[in-house]
Amino acid sequence: MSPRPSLTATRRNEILAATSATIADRGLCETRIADIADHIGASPALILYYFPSKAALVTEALVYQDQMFHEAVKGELDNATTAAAKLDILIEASCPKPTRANGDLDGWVLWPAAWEMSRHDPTLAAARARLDESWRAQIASIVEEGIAAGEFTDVDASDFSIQLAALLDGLAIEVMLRDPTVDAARMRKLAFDFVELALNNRV
Amino acid sequence: MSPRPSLTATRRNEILAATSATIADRGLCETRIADIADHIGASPALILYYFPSKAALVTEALVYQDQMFHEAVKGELDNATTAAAKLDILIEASCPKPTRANGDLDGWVLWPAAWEMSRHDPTLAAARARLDESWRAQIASIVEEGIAAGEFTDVDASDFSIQLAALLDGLAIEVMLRDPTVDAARMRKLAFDFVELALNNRV
DNA sequence: CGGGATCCTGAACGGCTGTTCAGGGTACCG
DNA sequence: CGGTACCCTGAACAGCCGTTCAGGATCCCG
Repeated sequence: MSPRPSLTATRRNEILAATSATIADRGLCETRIADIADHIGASPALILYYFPSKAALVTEALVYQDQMFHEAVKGELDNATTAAAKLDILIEASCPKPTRANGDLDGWVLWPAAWEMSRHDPTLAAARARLDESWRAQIASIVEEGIAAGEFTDVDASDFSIQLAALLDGLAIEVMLRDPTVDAARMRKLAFDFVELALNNRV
Repeated sequence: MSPRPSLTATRRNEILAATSATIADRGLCETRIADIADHIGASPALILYYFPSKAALVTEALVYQDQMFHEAVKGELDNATTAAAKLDILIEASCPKPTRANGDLDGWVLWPAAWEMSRHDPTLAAARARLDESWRAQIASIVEEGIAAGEFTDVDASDFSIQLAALLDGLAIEVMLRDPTVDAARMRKLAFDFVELALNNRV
């Protein structure tokens, strides 16, 4: 993927993080390659040196953000014993933390950009679909585990995973846009309410 | 809002429809004012004659699309007698119809654009928040009607309306992006499943 | 018919953009 | 120490964009 097979994965990640941050505070359409370069104090040519085009940059930034997200929850997830606990961790991680005021939104902010660009960039569309499918599969797998263990009602895990993923997306949009009606706390509550209703756990 | 108070609301609407259509098939960032003008066979200057800026154009296009949506369901809604029937109509209308292959997506396509731009355009942000709040209020009002009539379980109508609206948004994203796992039919099923689960109607 | 309001355009400007490319540091290795 | 591979940049190009504005059509009404 990278023009050079070298050890400068560090630099790549730096650029990808800068891409997220820049899109987060300037917006997708207003983000110029020069802005991203400024963010890490480099020349615009550097960005094009590592990535063939602007679209590829956004695609890889999304994948990178997703990796960061999953690495962040992996530790917690491994310590969880019940399926219910694991599901709680995923939902909790999906809600932007009020503690890290803006930094936490950077992860979410790329998604509307991806939704917008996916319609015309097949590579990005494929990456997005893959990420989403894998996210739902992770949810479904935990649910099946919980059903097998007798923790959850016997629902269709695939159906449930799509519903939960969609619900979280929809709620996160409102939180991200600072909708007066839906803040992070309410997002958390409503997501948990849905899980409890659907899986009848913790009853 | 319009620079001239004249009867050319027709022309305005034509421009707003062209804006939706152009963003739908070129993407938000790649949509130039000249593209919108081309779409109705006019000069770029015409667009700026009716709208002060590009951001205002997107804002009003979103509001226009929303009006079209509500006008389209209003007739059906008035004929419905039960709250359950009304809710079904709203959900059904939210699912893109396979019959009108692409035209029906134009309505949805503006939302990711709005989510993306809202973060930096206060006017658009306010319009979006108002539209969403009003959409949820419409749902909540029907639910309260259904509860009062004994059709539905006694849930918190506000909570439910946020959940359903978020679920529909999340599902619609997948359908719009032609996700292989979630098509319009599955969106419909999963939305109805949720309503049935939460409100325990039709049992 | 005449004049004013309304609707629309052509042309131009000033500025900014993605992308390219030739080349210069710099570190490592033989 | 010399060279080679890697990392990065400055400068420039070529083109396109939003916006403005003066003015031409067209319509309506007195």
